[in-house]
Amino acid sequence: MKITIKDDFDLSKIADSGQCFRFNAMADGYSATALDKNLFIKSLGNSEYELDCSKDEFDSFWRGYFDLDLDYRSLRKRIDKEEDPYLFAAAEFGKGIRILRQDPWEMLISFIISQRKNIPAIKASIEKLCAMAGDVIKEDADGNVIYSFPTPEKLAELSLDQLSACSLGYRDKYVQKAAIDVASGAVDLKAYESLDDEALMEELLKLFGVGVKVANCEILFGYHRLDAFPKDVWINRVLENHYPNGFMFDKYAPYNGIMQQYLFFYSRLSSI
DNA sequence: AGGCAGGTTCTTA
DNA sequence: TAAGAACCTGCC
Repeated sequence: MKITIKDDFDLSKIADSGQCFRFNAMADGYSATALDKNLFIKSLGNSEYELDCSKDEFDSFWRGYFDLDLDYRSLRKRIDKEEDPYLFAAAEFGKGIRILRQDPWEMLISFIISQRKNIPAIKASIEKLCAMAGDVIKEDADGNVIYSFPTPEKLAELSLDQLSACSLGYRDKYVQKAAIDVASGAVDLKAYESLDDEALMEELLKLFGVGVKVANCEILFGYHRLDAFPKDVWINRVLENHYPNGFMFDKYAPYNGIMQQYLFFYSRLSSI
């Protein structure tokens, strides 16, 4: 089907934004995989996009996934060029990034794996996990098999050796514990949706292998709470170098997470 | 060859 | 409570 998107929307920036690990340039478009769904999407120019899904699937899933009901352009307008020149430049540079609505389970495992790894290494580990414990969804445009993200039950069945074979390193035991606890129901990620921000953070920090940074990524990308502001080495560098008097969290609330994405993307790719 | 990559846990004082 | 070390692995 074909859609028109008038708001900020840039597939290449989203793919490169570091929030998603199964969103890749493929043939003349992009392949996005979320849990057991895969979408091939390509730009036709003129704000038009071709998607290989039905209208029903788009309305029930992908529209939400791309967060198309939120007006990013108007949020960007909140940034004052004189008052906050660095963020203004970052937002211009990162215009088109959106915060995807991704699944809490998939994000939890993905960001546990992310610690002390670079993005290509994170992606490689996740793909190995999916091939080992996921189901075949389909073949992509390049003839590669696309696997679903493993369910908690499937992942919980893997041995430590099998997990280790996915290049998880010392994180293998974190992933295994999370899978076992979610599969058993000891940790109920769905129920966490009803918690307030503070209680949600508290619960996530109880998980083995989850510290403040990973918990914030889970809150922002897995629970789509757009005020969460994960601080990694890149963001800390930005705050140190460009915000000696502090970042204006009050001004941008409750959308600090979107601003974080602009800062992150800008600091990584512009090398300033 | 040694250091580091989107951190967290464990140990020690 | 707060630093410092240790941790898998792959890639400069």
